[in-house]
Amino acid sequence: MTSETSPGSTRKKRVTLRDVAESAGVHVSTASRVINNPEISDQFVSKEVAAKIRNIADEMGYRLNPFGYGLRTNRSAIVGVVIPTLTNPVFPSMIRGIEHRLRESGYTAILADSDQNEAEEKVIAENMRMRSVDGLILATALREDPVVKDIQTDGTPLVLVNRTTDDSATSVTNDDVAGIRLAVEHLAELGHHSIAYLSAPQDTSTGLNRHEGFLTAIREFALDEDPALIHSCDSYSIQDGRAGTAALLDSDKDFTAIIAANDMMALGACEMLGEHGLSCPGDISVVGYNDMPFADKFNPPLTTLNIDHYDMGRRAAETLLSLIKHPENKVLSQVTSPRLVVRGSTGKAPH
Amino acid sequence: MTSETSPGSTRKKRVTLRDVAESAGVHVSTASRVINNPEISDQFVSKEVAAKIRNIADEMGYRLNPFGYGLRTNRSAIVGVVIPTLTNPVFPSMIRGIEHRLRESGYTAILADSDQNEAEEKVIAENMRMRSVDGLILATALREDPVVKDIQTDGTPLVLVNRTTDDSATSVTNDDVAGIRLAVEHLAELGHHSIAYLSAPQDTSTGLNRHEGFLTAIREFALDEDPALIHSCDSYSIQDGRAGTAALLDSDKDFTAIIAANDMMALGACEMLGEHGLSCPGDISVVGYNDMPFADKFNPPLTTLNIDHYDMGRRAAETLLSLIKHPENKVLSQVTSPRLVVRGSTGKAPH
DNA sequence: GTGAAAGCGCTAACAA
DNA sequence: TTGTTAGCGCTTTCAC
Repeated sequence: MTSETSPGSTRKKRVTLRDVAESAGVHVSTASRVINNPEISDQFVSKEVAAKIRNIADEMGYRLNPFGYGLRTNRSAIVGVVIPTLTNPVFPSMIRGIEHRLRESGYTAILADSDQNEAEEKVIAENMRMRSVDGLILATALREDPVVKDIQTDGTPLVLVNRTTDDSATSVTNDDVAGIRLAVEHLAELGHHSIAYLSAPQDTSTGLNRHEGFLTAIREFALDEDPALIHSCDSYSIQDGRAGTAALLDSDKDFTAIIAANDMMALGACEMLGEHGLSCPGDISVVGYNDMPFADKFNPPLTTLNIDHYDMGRRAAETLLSLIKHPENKVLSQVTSPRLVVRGSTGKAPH
Repeated sequence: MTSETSPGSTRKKRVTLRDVAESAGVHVSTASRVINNPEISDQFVSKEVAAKIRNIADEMGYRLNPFGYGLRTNRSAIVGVVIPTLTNPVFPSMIRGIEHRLRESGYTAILADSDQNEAEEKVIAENMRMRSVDGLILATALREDPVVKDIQTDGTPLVLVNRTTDDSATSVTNDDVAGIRLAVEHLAELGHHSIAYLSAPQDTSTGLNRHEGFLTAIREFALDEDPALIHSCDSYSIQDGRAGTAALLDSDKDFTAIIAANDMMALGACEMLGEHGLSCPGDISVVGYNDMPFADKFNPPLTTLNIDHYDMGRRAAETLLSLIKHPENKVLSQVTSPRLVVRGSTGKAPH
């Protein structure tokens, strides 16, 4: 916080409430009531005085000093937002939603990209609490997350988005089980019997739920239940999607479709199929998850499960705002429904 | 700023410097010297007392209160970042660079997405200055930009990134003229003589410079200089790239290549070519600008000019930080060099 | 309806 | 080397 600061800049001196009050010939406290407390002012300050103060404040270009206000009220109107990586374009969408909703209520977001680094997340969260944020939105939650626990015990309003923890927490998530079920159903209808699954890390709720959703759906549609058709990837990356697909291809298992735990992995899968001389969807169909921006521009355009990340961000912000207002209302979790988007990467099973 | 706030949450009371000082049996000012002023402390406070204070602060979990600090010093260690839209994935890259560099120096970024809306930019900039940011990074500059002017006269340290103004301003930009020259050179070497250009709004420096760069390069390589081969688009969007390409195709002009002012427009161009039954690069080659994430995954993979946006962000942050430290050093602008990345969307001219 | 006064947590000029 | 003091801008309780 002290930062690498040094000389105070040459900025113009700001107009303070005292300046305004003096110009208006009233006391600071009166000016305060009028300027930053409309409800109070309408009730207790005379129309004329209020109008005069407001005019003078405008003329002088008065702006509330957040330090004085914060010191007194302990409120910053700032919300901390932590995301795993800006590199996956679903997060920018989410952030837009968060940021736009917050701005509507006079809040702003401080943003940090943890680069998927758990240690860094700890530092970031600590940092944000030090800055007296009014609340936190985390898109980085693990199922067992010490950072989340910390924040919860400390009492800072918190909303998890996209992923959640095993223990209770206010969150906005997607129905991962339903999503994967849609994917399996779609492939089953296309005649696929052996579907491989690129599984994501099980320490995240999305990783776990999509995995379990896959197992359940395979059973429901009476498809090949072979553990060898499931490959566990180390991360939600293109690289790991490539590696996982290569491993699957190198095994002696036959399959005609791959479901990946997210679009990045699906993208890696498509690449690897091409490099093995296989066509998608001719030889093997691929389904992703997220419907990330540009998924429709890839080659082939990706069949995937759409999540409205902008909306998810908006809801998370909305929820946090209400939590800030009413800290007593504890859990207000919401689950959004995914939508199957069929594009070029899936087709009839061969034969 | 007052926001839609209400009841103060039930958060634990924070440990203050006074608490620490009392526990350590010293005066607050001594504690202040030790905790938030290492240079001073080593010089003026005894090793033992300093150590004791530090220990107690740790034990008690002391964290600097930014409001008290800010009120006193008028520093927030917060930097405002305004970008036109998170929807174009070059900006997330840039933000990562900015955010990472800032964090290294104990600063954090408050982020706002203006949604390409000029009025909103004004509001955002105003808002950020109200929050006493230590500096601003704008990726939204117009050649004539009242918001920039405002900030400059007010004296807040400011760095423009990607685009700059006609008047002087500290900025980190790309050499657009050189980039377009590389594109033209590349196409000329492939035997193209008639190259169309999808031009971007001339009220941005990038729009203007790329346009002029195109005119200059066409002349340098002695290619068809026909104003009808240039189409002015209304924005840097896929949609406008599509529309511009359609217009070009509907005219009676012949051309074998298109250069677009950015990748989004190039993407639109490729789409529209496909919809007209033309192959890219078979019939018409396409070059974009930015080398945005996933440009290599498109169909066809896009030939484009690479800008290292992460690095650009880092530099902008670095520059701003030095400007905050030394407000007297005025202009420190930097220009980075683009790099041609040849992929599948360009090929030999037909015939 | 309006003013007076206290104090939020911190730093810095000065005193000792 | 450490303590004293004042005050940054604001809200809020209490008094008038």
